[in-house]
Amino acid sequence: MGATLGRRDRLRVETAREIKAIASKQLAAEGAAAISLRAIAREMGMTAGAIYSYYETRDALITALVSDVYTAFTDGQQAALAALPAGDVAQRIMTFGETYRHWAVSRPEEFQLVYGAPVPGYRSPEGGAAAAAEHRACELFGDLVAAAWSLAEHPPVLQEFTWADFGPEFAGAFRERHPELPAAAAAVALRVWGRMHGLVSLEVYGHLTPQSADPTRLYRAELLDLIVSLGLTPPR
Amino acid sequence: MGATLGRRDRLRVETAREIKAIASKQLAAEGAAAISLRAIAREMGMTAGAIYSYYETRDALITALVSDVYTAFTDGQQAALAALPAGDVAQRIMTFGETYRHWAVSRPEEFQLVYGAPVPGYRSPEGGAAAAAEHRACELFGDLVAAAWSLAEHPPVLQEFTWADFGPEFAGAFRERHPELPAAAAAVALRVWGRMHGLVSLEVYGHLTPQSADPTRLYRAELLDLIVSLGLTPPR
DNA sequence: TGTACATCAGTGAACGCGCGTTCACTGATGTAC
DNA sequence: TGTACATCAGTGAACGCGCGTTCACTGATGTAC
Repeated sequence: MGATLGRRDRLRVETAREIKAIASKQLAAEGAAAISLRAIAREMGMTAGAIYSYYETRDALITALVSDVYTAFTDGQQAALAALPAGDVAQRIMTFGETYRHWAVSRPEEFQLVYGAPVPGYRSPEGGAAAAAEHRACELFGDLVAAAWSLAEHPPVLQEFTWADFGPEFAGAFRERHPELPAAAAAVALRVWGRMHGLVSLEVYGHLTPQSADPTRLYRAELLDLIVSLGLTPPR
Repeated sequence: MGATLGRRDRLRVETAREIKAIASKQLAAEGAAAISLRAIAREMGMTAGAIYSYYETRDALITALVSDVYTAFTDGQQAALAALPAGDVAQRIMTFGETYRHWAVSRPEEFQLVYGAPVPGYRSPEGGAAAAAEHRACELFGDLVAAAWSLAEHPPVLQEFTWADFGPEFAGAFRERHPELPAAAAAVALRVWGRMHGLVSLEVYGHLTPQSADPTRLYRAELLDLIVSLGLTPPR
């Protein structure tokens, strides 16, 4: 590792990156369904077949793209949160939500690639870089909700949860990271994710625009209500 | 109207219906992207060109399908609500949510057709039957939230709303139907829609299954919390 | 009831398009002596 | 520094696929007298 790459190897890496960059441009311009090896090759002035020395298959390229999108998203979230005091959990949740929406609205095709219908004919592989990148995003979010849970008073329980209500992998990861929290906290984490996702998903797919003239304000109201229902004091 | 149709006309109507039914079957089996005029014709033992005496274009067929999906969804909701006492608003909201999820989970392709990415290359027309069907679903839901608003005590306002925050068409329809309600109630309606949509959307697109072993229970918890935050007493 | 005509559902072939993937090959770039 | 060889990125052509849409036509079904 860290071995200096020869000229050839550097070009190889560079070309692979360029292929992915053009795919990403196509994604942004026309949506995931429009990503095509032939179109990429055309734009690069190459033959379609040449792509196959860089990516084994079209699906492999898309998987790489998904992984990148997750990573960029999580990096953005981390940067946004880093600017805030660690103790102000309400503000951090607010910011997380607003960053989530901003990302989705400004890059709807990326959002759809990751959270929407997969590309026609595309099956996402188990494990691998994409799964790892998703896991990292999930952890960041879990930490946030866990912090909220630890701070807040909890309302009377309306629905019981045990660890058996969750997938073993998720439950394991969550418990290892937050050993002091009960299963109900995991349920809250997933629910909060759902709440942040709902309006954003409607908006991205065009179901909010005719109704709401100011989705930012609407979403802010939802986040404030969410924070209150977590037992926290809303910021400002 | 009501004129008896000749044999030919009845066959025409029947064939048009069959085309749509096969399209619907393809939708359910392979997703919206797989709906193809040629495949439909093949299955009917017809030539691809023959479809064009029934639907002007592939998009017209899909529009008809969207309209049908909305109508079936709303009919199902109305039937489910009709079985409940009109006064038990909390229970009605609960049922609406559970019917929403059940529909989405049991017919994910229909859900995606309507609430997800449109078919590649498909542009939904303004107005028309599909828009009317969507409007009807929206009204049913609006009535429910309006009833909840009228019954409940409201928490301190964290975010102000005026009618200018909404699209003129939506605001107009909502105010005409519920003249006594403020703009904040319209905001709540959209937010509640978002809340019902969030977890369901995650689940349909496969982002909940690895984490939650029991999405029904999780969703129920979300609905109970939603009802509480509307200021209503949860059922049971 | 029978004939002449009009309607029109469905045919079959074509147009032009784009796609992913494979494979024998060329020719420039690198390496070893 | 110069020659002989190996590597390997990229070519070009093909395979086989499916799609939406158009159009001149056939032949059965209906209608009018």
